[in-house]
Amino acid sequence: MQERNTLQKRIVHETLISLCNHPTADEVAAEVQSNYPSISRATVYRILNRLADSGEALRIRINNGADHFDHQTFPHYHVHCSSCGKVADVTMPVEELVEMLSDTSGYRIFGYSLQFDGLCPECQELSEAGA
Amino acid sequence: MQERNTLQKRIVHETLISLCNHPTADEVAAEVQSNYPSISRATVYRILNRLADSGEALRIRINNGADHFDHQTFPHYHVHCSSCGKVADVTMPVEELVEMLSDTSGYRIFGYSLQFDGLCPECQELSEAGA
DNA sequence: CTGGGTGCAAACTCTTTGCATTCGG
DNA sequence: CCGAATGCAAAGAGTTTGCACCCAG
Repeated sequence: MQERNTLQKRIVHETLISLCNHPTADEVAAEVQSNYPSISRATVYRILNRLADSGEALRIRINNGADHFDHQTFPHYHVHCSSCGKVADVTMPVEELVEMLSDTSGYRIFGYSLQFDGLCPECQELSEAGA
Repeated sequence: MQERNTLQKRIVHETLISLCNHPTADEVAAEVQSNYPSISRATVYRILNRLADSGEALRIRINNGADHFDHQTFPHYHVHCSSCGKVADVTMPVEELVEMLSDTSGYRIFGYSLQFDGLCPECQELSEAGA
């Protein structure tokens, strides 16, 4: 069936966009509820998951605690402060980046981790066979 | 105080190494307990966290579900199958990598995410002031 | 109308923690 | 000895889910 265009979905998406600092699902829910107390936390989680699945938002997993969401969908990276937990955007290409990042951002970089997402050969076969 | 060299720690570390496919903490615990039923799950979690903190292991956060651990500590990346959840290693440098990865591994890559970890300027000041 | 979306509350998963006990150095 | 590490069980954080109701198309 078609995906519906509900008020809740619009509000959650707009709230995600307004909270530009990579909020957690919980932070989005809190902000949504401060303006629309009747919208339930479960709905916010459901909508954020749908946004992430459909590519309208990014889910960022930090090495500790809850998932963060990012309304920016173009390819970019993130710097995470292991002390205060702050997450900031990075748009430069990789590799020498660590050094540049240290110089320009003032962050002291300990390390980084890269994760690719895709389908392994076996699962591609399965999905092709099934479809 | 000194960190002690307990039997449990050795067993957990060895088990992590033997499970070469990026097991979750839970999988490590299950494997440990199948050989040493008296070792508690909490201890396995505590030891894995210590290993990750001290740099003797890596914690990998996948976009869904539990944390995975990797006994390989040299810098490398990971390919994650969004269908079966399998995690594989990648040791080439980044960027054109996505293309090479598609060609050589047979994975169909949807995207990737890079995360840097470090201390933001504010937290560096705080820790310098405190120390 | 109809079934996708919602609200609520309970359930669930993964992980951490308090406390008494054990044991490595 | 002594306190770091353990085992247990209970709590905690974050997230998902079953079900009845509601409303967008």
